[in-house]
Amino acid sequence: MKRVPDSTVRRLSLYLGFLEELEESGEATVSSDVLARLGGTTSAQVRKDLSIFGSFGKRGLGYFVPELTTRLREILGLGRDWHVCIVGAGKIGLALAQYPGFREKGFHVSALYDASTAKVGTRLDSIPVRDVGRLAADAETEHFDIGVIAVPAEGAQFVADTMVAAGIKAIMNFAPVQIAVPADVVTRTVNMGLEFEALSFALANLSK
Amino acid sequence: MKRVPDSTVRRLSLYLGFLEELEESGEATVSSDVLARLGGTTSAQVRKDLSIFGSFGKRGLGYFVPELTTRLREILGLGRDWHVCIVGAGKIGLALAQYPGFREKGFHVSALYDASTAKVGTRLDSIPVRDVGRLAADAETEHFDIGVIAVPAEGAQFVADTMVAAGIKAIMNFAPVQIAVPADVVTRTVNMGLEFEALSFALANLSK
DNA sequence: CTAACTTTGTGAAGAAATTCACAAGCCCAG
DNA sequence: CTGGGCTTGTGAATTTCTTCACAAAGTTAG
Repeated sequence: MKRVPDSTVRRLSLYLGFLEELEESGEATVSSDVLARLGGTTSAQVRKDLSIFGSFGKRGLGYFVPELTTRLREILGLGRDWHVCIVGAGKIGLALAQYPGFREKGFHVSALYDASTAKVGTRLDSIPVRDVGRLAADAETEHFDIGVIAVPAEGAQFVADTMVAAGIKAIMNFAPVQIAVPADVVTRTVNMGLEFEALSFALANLSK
Repeated sequence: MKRVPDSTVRRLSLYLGFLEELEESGEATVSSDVLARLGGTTSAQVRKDLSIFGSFGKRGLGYFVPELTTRLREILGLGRDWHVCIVGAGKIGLALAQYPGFREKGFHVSALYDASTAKVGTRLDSIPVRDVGRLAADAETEHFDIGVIAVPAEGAQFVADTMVAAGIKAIMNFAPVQIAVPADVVTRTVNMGLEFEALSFALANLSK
């Protein structure tokens, strides 16, 4: 398939969000122009984004909301449940595990891992907290699609290596460091520090 | 000044992180090639990124670590303290207010705001929790550089409007919705759902 | 001091993403 | 059934970002 720009994937997610709202409010169709306004982009951009995957609209009318919603879910791989394991039962790890919107989207947290003996053995909303050393062994019986790294910077690469060894192909990294993985493993790093520094930059250069 | 791509700002933040580590480990100089390797980019990219702001290197040698560190901090506006107010004393708001790395970078949380009467009046590590209705009035006496939106989707636009009315020019939005603001206000939205959906997309299209 | 080597800074080339602009298709009113 | 009005889908133009490639400048060894 044609290469899909990362920016397009982000926008498709956005569009999907709007479509779900539109569906809720009973709209039957929506035009690229309306989606563009909601998403802060242009109608041509919306159409180009969608055209990568096919032509879903009807000229003179727009897109059928339920149909496009379904198609976008398919495209984004949201039709199914993804099994997620989280390493690091600290603030971020626990918040993620408990966040209801997360499960609603099909991301099912099947286990939490931590290195602290105090936390291991406890449970959080029926999710067991296990020793991180068991991750590789557990992965043999339980399948994990996505691994979340929610440990401090120092431990991130080690956790990533463990996940890779356990056969996990997609990693979401919340530690503020780059992690190295083989080419067939996808990673995304969410680094809040970077976001704030971008704001700082914007503020420092407002008038220039 | 020449327009600075968003991607460049992100990379500068990354480089700064590496430089801080290099400084700690006592490296005197660093080449664009080393920075590129650490940041997963190319040496030409590193040099282009820096060249927007001037020429800081020495041919045949590279960049002096302490000097480049200082320059990047200046460029990113990290030489000073930014006053931050957070609206929403829920999980995200509290986590952010307590995160030590945040203050170390110069982001000083001066107040938390919430709508719940149960939370208003309490304190968190000496940070007062106040009623959100007071934000505009407080902004007259206290100066806020950055406003953080850490409320559910429904309340986000209202909070943004309040912040804009209070004269805040930079907003970090953690609510999973787009917010509309005047052109002279900078916003960044951190939407974890989008990140996970991007992983989902990658997984669903791995072999294609 | 010289020659071989390293590394920057930057125009020019190339690639990628966005925007333009319009033919083609579909709806709807009369 | 016809004509005016919308809206899509998409090549082409444009803009933006990245990579190439090399002269210029500095370093280091002998």
